[in-house]
Amino acid sequence: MVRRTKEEALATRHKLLDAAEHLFQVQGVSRTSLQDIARRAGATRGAVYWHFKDKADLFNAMMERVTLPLEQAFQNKLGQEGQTDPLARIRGGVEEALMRIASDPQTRRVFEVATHKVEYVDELMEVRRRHLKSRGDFLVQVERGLLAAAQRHEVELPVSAATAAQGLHAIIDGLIQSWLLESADFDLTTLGREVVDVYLRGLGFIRSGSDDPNPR
Amino acid sequence: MVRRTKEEALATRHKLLDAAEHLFQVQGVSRTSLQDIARRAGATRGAVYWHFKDKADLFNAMMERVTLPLEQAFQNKLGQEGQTDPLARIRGGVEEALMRIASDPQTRRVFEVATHKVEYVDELMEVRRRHLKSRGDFLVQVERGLLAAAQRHEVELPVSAATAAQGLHAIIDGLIQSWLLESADFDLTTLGREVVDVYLRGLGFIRSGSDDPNPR
DNA sequence: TAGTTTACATACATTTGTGTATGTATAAGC
DNA sequence: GCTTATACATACACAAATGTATGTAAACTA
Repeated sequence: MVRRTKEEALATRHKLLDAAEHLFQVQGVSRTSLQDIARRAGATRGAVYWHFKDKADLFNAMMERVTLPLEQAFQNKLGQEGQTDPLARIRGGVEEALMRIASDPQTRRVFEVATHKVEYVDELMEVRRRHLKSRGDFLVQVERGLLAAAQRHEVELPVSAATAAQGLHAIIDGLIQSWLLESADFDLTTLGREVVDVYLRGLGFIRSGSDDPNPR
Repeated sequence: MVRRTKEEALATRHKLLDAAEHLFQVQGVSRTSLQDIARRAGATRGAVYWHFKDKADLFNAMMERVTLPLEQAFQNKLGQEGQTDPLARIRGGVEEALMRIASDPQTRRVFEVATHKVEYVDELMEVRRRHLKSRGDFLVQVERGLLAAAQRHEVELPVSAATAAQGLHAIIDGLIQSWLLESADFDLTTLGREVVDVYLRGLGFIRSGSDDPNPR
């Protein structure tokens, strides 16, 4: 056996994760064996069991590789208090997240796996926790942002900021879900912008179609 | 073996589907064996293979038993052209669907299975087709309703009716998804009504919080 | 440079699920 | 009342996946 250097080991680790991504997407998680993954990565199950404890561990590693940077980017976009208009920050954050999913094939693959190609059960429950956490983070950030935006634009929200934030999350989650189901049906970024603006208008922010604060 | 009468046979069929519902919900579809299902139903795999071709066939039967009546009820609610206000019909239809999912445990179970406990893949792709079809039906009905409502209430939609309908679907889908993930987080019916009204307000329908056309 | 650990590959044992074939008592049809 | 098809239960054969145990050459370390 050719013992690999540390770099090479890390490379095979990524190859394994890449292979898992693809196979999970087309076959689903449960129908993909560690044998399949190893074969596609040009390795054996020995390599898999060396790098990961079991399939759930590998799955979680695959998820983290994509979601960690994504969530961090989103948080950075939303978290910067002060300077920019909070409403613009919300719109920008949403737009960037949607664009990322729509344009980056790896992000899309992983989201598709997490949404339609895995069962939220037992050891894989981690994906549920992740989902709930990202939802929770989104809610607190957006709620705060909406309150600030309401004050700044002098509008009175028709519902509580918490409710408004939950609605916004539902919209984004629903759009992504539908788009992952059949991405040919619509353009995620475009539709997302339109629908979010309608919703923000319903919250009282955008008065007419003409005074779009972020025109194209 | 005690040969059963036709009624008894139909009863065991339903017992099998009931057992599948429960087991799919807690273990996921792929981790539930036909053995498990038969055992919980007080039968053997022989009974399963008599009533169903394989697991996918059983799964689809389980889905149809709940979704067919539900979709029909929703269609009836939305489909009745004429008499009632189209806007009220949309709001009513949405509310009834959400209430049904939130209050009927069987409906909730099946939705949870379809949303988080099955992989959209291979033979089970039928669930994807079903999802897409129900989405499509919803879109045409709601688009038509929104156009009629816009005319009736003399409002000019800020986006196309098709876009507006897609947004509404995303909201409902997203709400259901989040609620199934953690139903303790919010009341589905209440939040649904609030968020949908915000969205309809954004479409131009509801001017202020006071002139709610369907007050409680 | 000798020893140790790494990064796998290979081999093995065990479990588990599936599909099908076969058996059978009895309800249903005539 | 005889026959036949029904509604299962039982038994069998096969495949496939998992976890672990063991082997090993080369990279790393002292």
